[in-house]
Amino acid sequence: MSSMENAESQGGVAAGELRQFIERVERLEEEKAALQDDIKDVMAELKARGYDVKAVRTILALRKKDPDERQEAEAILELYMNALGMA
Amino acid sequence: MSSMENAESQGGVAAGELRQFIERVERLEEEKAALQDDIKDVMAELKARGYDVKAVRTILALRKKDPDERQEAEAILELYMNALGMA
Amino acid sequence: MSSMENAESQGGVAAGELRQFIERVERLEEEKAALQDDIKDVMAELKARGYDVKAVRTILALRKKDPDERQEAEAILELYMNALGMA
Amino acid sequence: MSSMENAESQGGVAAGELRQFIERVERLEEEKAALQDDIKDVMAELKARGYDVKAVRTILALRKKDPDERQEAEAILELYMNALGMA
DNA sequence: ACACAAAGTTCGCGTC
DNA sequence: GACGCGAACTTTGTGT
Repeated sequence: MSSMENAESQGGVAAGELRQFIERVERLEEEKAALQDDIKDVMAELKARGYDVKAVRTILALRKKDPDERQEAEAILELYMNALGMA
Repeated sequence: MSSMENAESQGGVAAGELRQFIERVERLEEEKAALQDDIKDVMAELKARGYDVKAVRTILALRKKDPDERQEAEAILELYMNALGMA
Repeated sequence: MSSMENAESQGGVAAGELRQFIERVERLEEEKAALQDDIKDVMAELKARGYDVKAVRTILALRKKDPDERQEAEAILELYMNALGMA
Repeated sequence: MSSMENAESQGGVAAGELRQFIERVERLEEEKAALQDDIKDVMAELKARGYDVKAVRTILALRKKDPDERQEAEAILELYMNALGMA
C-alpha cells in the first residue's frame, strides 16, 4: 500500500463512504429491532390477558392475505381433505 | 509447531478423527439432499398431474400434527375470527 | 349465543380488546416493514456505488458479534482448518 | 355429491392417486428425518469428544462452497474490514 | 420458563 | 416471465 493511503482511501475503497453506508444500515436495523421488541411486548401483554398467542399470530397472517386468494386456497384444501377422508 | 507434528496431530487436534467425523456428516448430508431431491421430484409430478402443490404441503403438515391439538387450535382460531367478524 | 351478545363480547372473547391488540401489532409491523424497505434501498444504493452487497452483509453480521467471542471462534476454526489442510 | 361418488373419486379428485402421492412424500420425509437424527447423533458424539460443534458446522459450510468463490469473497471482505479498521 | 439453536417457510434475486 | 437459488424471518424444539 502506498504512503498516500489514509482512512478515506484504503486499498481503493472509499472507507468513509463505506462506513456511512454501514452505519445507515445499522441505525435502521436498530430501529427495526426496537419495533420487534415492541411487538414482543404486545404479545406478552396479550398472553397475560389470557389470549392464545399462536392463534393471534394466525389471525395476523390471515389478515395479511388477500381474502379471495385465501378462500380459494381453503376451498382446494377442503376438497383434498374430503378426498382423503380427513374431514 | 514441534517436529513431532504430523497430519494426525495438528496443533493438538486429532486431525484424522476430526476428518472422520466431518466425512461421516457429509455422507449423511448427501443422502439427505438426495431424499430432498426425490421429494422435489414427487412434488413436480404432483403438479404436472394438476394438483395444487401448496395445498398438498398443507395436507402433509396437518397430518403430522396431533388431531386433538389441531382441533383445539382451530376452535380457538374460529372463536377469535368470530369475535373480529372475519367469518 | 344469548341476546346479550354484542360486538364487545363474542363468545366470551372481549372482541374490542382483541381487536385493539391486533391493530397495535399491525401498526408496529407496518413500521417494521417500512424500515426493511429502507434497508433494501440502502443496499441497492450501495450496490449501485460498486460495493459487494454480500460482503457488506457479512460485515454487518460481524459487527453485531462480541469481538472477543468472535476472535475465539475464529481461532478454533483456524485450528480445525489447519488440521484438515484447508489453509 | 352424486351417488356415483366413492373413495376413488371425491369431488373430482382422484383420491387414490392423491393419497399415493402423499404417502410417497411421507415415506421420503421419514427417511430424511432418520438421517437428520443420525447427523444429530454424530454431532453429539463430536461434542462428547471435545470438539466445538459450531466450528465444525462452519467447516461443513465452507467445504460446500467453491474454493475459488470462497477465496474471492474472503478477499473482498478483508478489503472492507481493512477499510473500516476491523483488522 | 427462558433463551438459544435448528428447521421450515417465505421472500427477494439472478438466471434462463 | 418463470424457475431455481440463496438469504431472512418465523416457528418449533431443546438445553439450562
